[in-house]
Amino acid sequence: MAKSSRPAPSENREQRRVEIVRAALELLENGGLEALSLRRVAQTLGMHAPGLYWYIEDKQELIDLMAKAIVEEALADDHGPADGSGWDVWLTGVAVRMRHAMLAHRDGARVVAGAYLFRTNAITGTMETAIRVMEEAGYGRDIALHGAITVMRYTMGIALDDQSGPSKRAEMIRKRLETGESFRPQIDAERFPLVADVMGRWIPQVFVPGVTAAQIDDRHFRHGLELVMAGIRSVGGGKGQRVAEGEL
Amino acid sequence: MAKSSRPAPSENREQRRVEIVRAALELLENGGLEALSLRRVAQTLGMHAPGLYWYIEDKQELIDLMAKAIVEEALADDHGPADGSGWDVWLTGVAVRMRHAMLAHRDGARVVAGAYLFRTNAITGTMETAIRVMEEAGYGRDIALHGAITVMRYTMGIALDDQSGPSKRAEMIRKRLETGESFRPQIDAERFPLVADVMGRWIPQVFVPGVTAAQIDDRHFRHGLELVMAGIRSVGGGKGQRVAEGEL
DNA sequence: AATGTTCTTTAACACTGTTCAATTGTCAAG
DNA sequence: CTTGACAATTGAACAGTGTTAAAGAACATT
Repeated sequence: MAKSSRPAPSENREQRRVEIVRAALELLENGGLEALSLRRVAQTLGMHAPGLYWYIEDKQELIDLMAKAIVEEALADDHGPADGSGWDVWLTGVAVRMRHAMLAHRDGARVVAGAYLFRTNAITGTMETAIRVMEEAGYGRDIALHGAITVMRYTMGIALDDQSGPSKRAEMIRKRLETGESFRPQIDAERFPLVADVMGRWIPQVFVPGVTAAQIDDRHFRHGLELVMAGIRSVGGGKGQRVAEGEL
Repeated sequence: MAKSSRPAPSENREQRRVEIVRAALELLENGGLEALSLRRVAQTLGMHAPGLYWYIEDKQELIDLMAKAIVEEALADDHGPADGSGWDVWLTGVAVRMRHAMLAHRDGARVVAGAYLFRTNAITGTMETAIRVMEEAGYGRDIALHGAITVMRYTMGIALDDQSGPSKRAEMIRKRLETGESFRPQIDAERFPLVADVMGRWIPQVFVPGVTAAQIDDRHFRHGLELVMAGIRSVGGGKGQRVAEGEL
């Protein structure tokens, strides 16, 4: 197909890298993580797969860069809490934006989870801010970083789970529904009446077309997040009240 | 190699399935998730890859079954809190055992995260117990399930993260160290002095050979878990004090 | 005009999950 | 005994994967 027609050589390598990442993200949007192959990424850019290896060492590095791009959608232009607001509302906002950024991309959470965020310094800046802000609020340094990381991990765990339903699993479920394959209820109401009750009220909501999982689960997420924040508050710090450093 | 020598046909299909799962888990132990191919699983059992499809529909189903096996190591023979202890210490124990079960297998967390746990009813029983116990303690039904799921998701998020370091990433790091490739410090101490300080004290611990990640990170995990539990406590329930059902 | 550097391609390797038709082993019915 | 039916397995093949090695263009400098 696209045989000759060499694309105009980019100014520098770094710029081409972001083009590659953008192409990869676009591909992710259309076909999900399964469809993200180097050959396809290359084809989108009018080149062939091995050519990517001049810009990228691994497929893993591509994924790391994609994750960085996704995360930075949420974290760019963040320099700590706005005047007057505390570390907790700031950190909550960070988590919420991060979750939205992940859910905004198909399989976004899986991409971020599969990446090594510290390698690309995707979240290092935010962690730095978190420590600074929380130390000011009286938390110990280790506890501060640990708390912030805990929030991030929680956020990722939720997002992963959210997307494993609607995006990955729903396709299979829809297929089964179309082929008339009955799709036996996942929860056995006889053995697990309580779970079946709750899930019976949740699941139909989730599979209403047009309503994204993000909207449905936002309340759940914020609720759980509030749990984590409350926990952090209850354990360390409080204004002026420093926590012993060796505790962690 | 193993050409003829047909293995004695198993009594029933179900039994062979567990043999397949066991072979797959064994393979996981040796080579990690990357090494888990159907051809290799089949070879371990003295057969060829397509033969597996008589017992299994997908590779995904194999992974679901593996996840179930891993999770059940932690959840088998669990029938709620021992006499006298509260829901929180019980749920904490469940989370800790679950984390240990995942970390006990190489890439165990990735396997569990990639599986659909409710399909195999791997955790449904535990969730049922959680609701029952927490309702008795005065929590609303939805809040109970949501709290328990939150704990599980948190646990999985942490475990995923733990293993992405030691098991998956360490191999690459060790390779770089052997080839003398300097392995530049991941954290730029100039730009991120606070994070670098904390990580500088954490990372060396993590890469001490012979010390499993489980031992190192247990304190961190339990601490964060305590945060989540404290949050649940602070939000819902308390003895006799029922929470409005519609809130979730 | 020749050389070197920066990119890109072609060809190939060693895999992967999965499907399909053909084939075996086992056992009951005719 | 022979004939089917059925459970279980194989071989071959398909379409794809990440990745490497060598060859080849395009361009700038000497």
